[in-house]
Amino acid sequence: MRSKEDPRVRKTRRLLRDALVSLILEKNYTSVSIKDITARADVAYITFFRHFESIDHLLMEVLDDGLAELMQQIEASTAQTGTPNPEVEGKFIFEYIEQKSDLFRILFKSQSVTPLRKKVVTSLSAIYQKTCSPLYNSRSCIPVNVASNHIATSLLALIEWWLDNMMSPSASQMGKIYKNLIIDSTIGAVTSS
Amino acid sequence: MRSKEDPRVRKTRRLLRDALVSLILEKNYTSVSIKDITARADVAYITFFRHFESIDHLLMEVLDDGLAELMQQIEASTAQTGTPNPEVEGKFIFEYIEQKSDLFRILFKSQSVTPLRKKVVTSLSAIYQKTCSPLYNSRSCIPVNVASNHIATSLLALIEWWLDNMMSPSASQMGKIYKNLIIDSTIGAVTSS
DNA sequence: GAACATAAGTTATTCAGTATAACACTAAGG
DNA sequence: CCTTAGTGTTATACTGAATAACTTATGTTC
Repeated sequence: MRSKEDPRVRKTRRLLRDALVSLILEKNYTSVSIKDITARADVAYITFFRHFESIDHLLMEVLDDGLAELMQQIEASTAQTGTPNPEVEGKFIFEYIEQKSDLFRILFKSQSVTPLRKKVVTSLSAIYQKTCSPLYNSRSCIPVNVASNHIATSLLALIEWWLDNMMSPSASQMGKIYKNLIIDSTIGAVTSS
Repeated sequence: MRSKEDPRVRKTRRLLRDALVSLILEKNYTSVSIKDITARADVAYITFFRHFESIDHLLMEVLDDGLAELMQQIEASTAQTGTPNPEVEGKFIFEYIEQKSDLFRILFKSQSVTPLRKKVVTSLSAIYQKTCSPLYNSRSCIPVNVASNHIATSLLALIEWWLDNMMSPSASQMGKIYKNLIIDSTIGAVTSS
């Protein structure tokens, strides 16, 4: 029924996506050209333009699909009443990242060039806003959106650090760090001050 | 004595720097070309290459000079015994940013394309490592470099949020947020857990 | 399975930006 | 003043982005 049903289209898009992923993992995102991608995908140059506006758009599709699952998982675990167990939640997050580490390396390698990082921050921030809002104290000098933005950016920074550090502390250790350094300390700052 | 002493060189470099700054402020960093820069600077195209390898290198020079002062200021105030007054320190930081907001807008607009953000994070992280190390508790599950990285990235994220929010809470308010949300909560997490 | 529709391949062309070379011009400093 | 070094002018090569016209291949439908 859908336009995407054509198997030729699905095949071509998959080839282009896979080609971009493998290219980013082996060199700078900025130095990947459309010609590189189509050559790697074994597809005609012009075919790229029949499917995507730009490399950024192709990348966006790759990451949107890949991150959607993680977002859902974070949202599901934080949506429960008042952040039930941030440590376990954090463990799951880092285990998920461990599984799909390639995808996240790509995110940080290219986070760079696109408005993509801001997009991810906005999505994450919206999720954590639900965690922060009920705890909000009207005397607090910290606005809710500052707190949720802080959690979102800190989580991304922690993930990036972990990947750069070859995922050295275990996922469950990172879960503890996530709980203590990001969640609990932010909640503490919002409720107390 | 130095090679830079030639007034013609100093003038040309200054013209190129100013041109880049004004161009980034009025359009996307990525869409600024060398031709744009030399046209704005009223300088021959080839002259650019006689001074800089690339636009990134030119930008690096602009930001290095501009951020050096802030770094010194942060370092000076954190170097005192055990973070004497983070709130005042934070106020100074945000007042400084207010003064040179153009420079910081450029940093975040282009943070993007270059390995520049990582460089700034590394510098800041090294400064805050001195604050964190003495407080470090051997039972803590949070490594010192994770804590200092957390402070550095959180500060940058907070600055970026502030600029995006048109510098709406005052610099002194931001100083309080900096103290409560970033410094105190990180110290709390490192010493307690 | 023949006819049609649509995707993909081929080839050529235009355009913008990077990068360099050769040579003429002009300002700085001994 | 005269050498040195920086700058301007012009020309050129190269790469990647983007599009057009046309042909070939592959699904879908009757």
